[in-house]
Amino acid sequence: MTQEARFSRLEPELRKAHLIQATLSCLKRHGFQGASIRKICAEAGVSVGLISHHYSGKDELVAEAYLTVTGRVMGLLREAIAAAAPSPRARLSAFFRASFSAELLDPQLLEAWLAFWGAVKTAEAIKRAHDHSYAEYRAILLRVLQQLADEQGWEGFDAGLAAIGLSALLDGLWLESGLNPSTFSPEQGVQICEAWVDGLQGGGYRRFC
Amino acid sequence: MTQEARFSRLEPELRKAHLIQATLSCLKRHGFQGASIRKICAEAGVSVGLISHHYSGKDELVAEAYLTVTGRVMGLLREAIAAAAPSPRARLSAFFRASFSAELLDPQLLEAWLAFWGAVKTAEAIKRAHDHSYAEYRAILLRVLQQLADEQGWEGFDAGLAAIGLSALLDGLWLESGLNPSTFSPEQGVQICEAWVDGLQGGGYRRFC
DNA sequence: GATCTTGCTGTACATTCGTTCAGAACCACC
DNA sequence: GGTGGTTCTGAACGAATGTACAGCAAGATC
Repeated sequence: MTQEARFSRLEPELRKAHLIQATLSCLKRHGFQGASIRKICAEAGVSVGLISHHYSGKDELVAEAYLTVTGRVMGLLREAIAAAAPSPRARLSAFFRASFSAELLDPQLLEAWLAFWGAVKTAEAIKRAHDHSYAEYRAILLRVLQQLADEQGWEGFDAGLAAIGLSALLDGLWLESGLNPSTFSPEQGVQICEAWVDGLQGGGYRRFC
Repeated sequence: MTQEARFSRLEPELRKAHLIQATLSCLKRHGFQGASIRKICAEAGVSVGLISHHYSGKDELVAEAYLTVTGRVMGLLREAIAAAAPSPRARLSAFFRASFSAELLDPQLLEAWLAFWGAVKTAEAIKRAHDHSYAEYRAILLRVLQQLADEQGWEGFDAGLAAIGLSALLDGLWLESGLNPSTFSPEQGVQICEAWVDGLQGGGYRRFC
């Protein structure tokens, strides 16, 4: 009789992708504490030893999962900006709408994000992942804000500092939405961000000059 | 010869206060993962069994530590507002300066805060502590923003929503400062918040009507 | 100074954790 | 159809986790 294969070999890249997906599933379900090697491997349907074979350790796997999530988020945000009308204001609005889309506001995704943040100080690989992705995030905002400044003719506008402010506003809303989704609706989130830009254009920009 | 007492009994309230302080020390040093029963007890100089005697479990202790920290923070912020000139704008400025004071921006304190946030979803007691303290935090901002709206004569201004926005901005700055203190200086943090109020007064408030 | 309440100790227990490693087994290749 | 290389398994390890509990002992009370 034919012996069924007990496991199937995969290309390292493919296997790693599966492991990362399993890691994200566990993080979403149980937070950082619930993402243990054993649970991740059970989710992926592999044995516990496999992680050491593909990664130097758990931290590296979690860091790669972090980068995967941030890559996906950045992609969505970039797409939203690219699909919007070319004016800076329209691009910002598209960015806000994308930020508060169901996929990004998914409480489970934010659950994973909180887990990442909570591990930034303890795992060096995760800190690097954060620094990298946060810099990328701000760079996107910086470019759009700089366009807005050019269009409006703001002299000496510090778009970098404004980008820090706007990203903080978005992160803060994102954070609170994750901790307690009933605090405000996605539409209100967009509204709050639009108000920030309104305010910037209404004179708030002068503080950044 | 005189036998030295092996331990000293304390009033429950006093002992609990000590345990909470020890918990905070551990959280600041090692994050949520490093705040184990054994480390907390070692820090407090008591045996591991004592926690079960005073609390239903670890979660309850951490939740009380959370409430202690938030109470301290609220106290500082209230003091700052009370000590400021009575105008809404001056009160907000005082609030911002207090928010970015060295004591509150202490990366170790934020380390503890991240640990709390990371546990909100897994521990019910900690979620309650968060909901309570966050509501209190927003209430402080709401009152000042309402004063500002009254002073400026903004009709139908939704101070609650604006308070959510401002608290998100503050939390986001606070968060990023904790994750990477080199991103911006405390002065820049105040600057970003002042710009938000400038913008609100410059026309951003209309979005909240 | 005996008694009693109760704050407190510290061992024990059952889990769970991340990592290791010798060897099994899959599958492409010759 | 063997062979080789590499993916993958799974038991084992030591360390660490939170909680339970039987009993010690401190210190107020009488």
